Amino acid sequence: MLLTQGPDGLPDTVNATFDVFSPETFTVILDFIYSGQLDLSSHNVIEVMSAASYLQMNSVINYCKNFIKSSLDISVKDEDSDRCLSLSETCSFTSGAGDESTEHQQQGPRSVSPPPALWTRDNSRSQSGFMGKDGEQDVSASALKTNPSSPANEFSAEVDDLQDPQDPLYTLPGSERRRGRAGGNKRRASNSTRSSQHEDLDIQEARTQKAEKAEELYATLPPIVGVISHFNKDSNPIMRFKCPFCTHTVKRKADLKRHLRCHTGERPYPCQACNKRFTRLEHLRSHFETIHQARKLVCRKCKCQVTEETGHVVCEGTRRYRMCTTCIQEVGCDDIPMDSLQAPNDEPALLLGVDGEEEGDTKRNWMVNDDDDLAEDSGADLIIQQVDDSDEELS
DNA sequence: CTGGGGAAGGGGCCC
DNA sequence: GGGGCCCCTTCCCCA
Repeated sequence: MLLTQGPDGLPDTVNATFDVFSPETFTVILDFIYSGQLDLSSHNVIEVMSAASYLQMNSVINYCKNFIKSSLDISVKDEDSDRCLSLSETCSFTSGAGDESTEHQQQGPRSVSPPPALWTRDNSRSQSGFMGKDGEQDVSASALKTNPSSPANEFSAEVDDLQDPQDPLYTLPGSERRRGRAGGNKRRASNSTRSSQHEDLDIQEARTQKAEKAEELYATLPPIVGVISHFNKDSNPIMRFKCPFCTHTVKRKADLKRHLRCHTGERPYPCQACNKRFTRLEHLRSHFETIHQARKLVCRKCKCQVTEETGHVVCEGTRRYRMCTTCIQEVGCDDIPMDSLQAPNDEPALLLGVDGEEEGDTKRNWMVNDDDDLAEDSGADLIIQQVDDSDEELS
């Protein structure tokens, strides 16, 4: 626009200048144009974004926004500044050694604990997700765009590959709930009709492969490093264990092991009733009791409190919940498909090893049970199957 | 469009 | 170190 119109609107007298930003800033942008790498730091991001705005480089603006957003997320998440690393060195936008040492010095107390081996740019895993949760994926995604050959991308691809969205054992952190809840139950219901022996075999094979990949991932993990969180009143250092994937630190190694599952996507605890998988046994138990055992003594319709005697158990596919007598009568049997009504003593779908459907199936298994039937129903027992990829023996 | 509720995920910590 | 409980947050569905 500058060259075709000129700032004064007279094409013959174009005099475009870039006085609004420094040569250093323009160097950053020019490097980005040629290399795809945007060397952002906490010191230049504002000016780079300003220059990008002037130059109408929306992609650069977006990268700057993400960088700033990342900085803000870090500030919120890691209020304990000694556990936080400097922004510029963690962000995968930067391409070279640049002012790393400067960053170290300027961040001062913020970079007390991170061991250098973990927080250098050469360590791909330490860069890949420093914000945790959604934020870290944002950065990884941004890094992918910005620097396709960066080590961070190598790991992002590795994790993405590990967390095959089609694989129930390994799911992308954060994606499970989207898949599971964005109509997940209903989708599962429709998909279940396609289940077959071949698919089961494929799933088994995929699980084996993914388990091997998880093992590889664990095997290539940087060493778990204890970092000094702070000092107690006796000036003794308080050690914490730092996640090699993000900035999270925990007091115990066992907690770190648990935390790592949110990075690896490992879900060793499958629900026998619906095949949904969980990272923790307690989550599986909670899910099973809530969804498949109707343990909540609350009427699903009117939310009133019921007892085990007054709360009739309604089965919908593998899902069970309770309804009070009044609501049962209000709903009436007419609203329940007659062809799927089952006598209380019939085996519910839960017991038949139905693959994942809950509600929404065209042939819903509706039934109303007395509470005693639930108690006697072997399907109400939580059966946890052992999985190959876990050392934990489940009972 | 919005707020409430349910379900799930994750962290801290006790046993 | 594992199991489990409690709590909080996030996301999705639904009225």
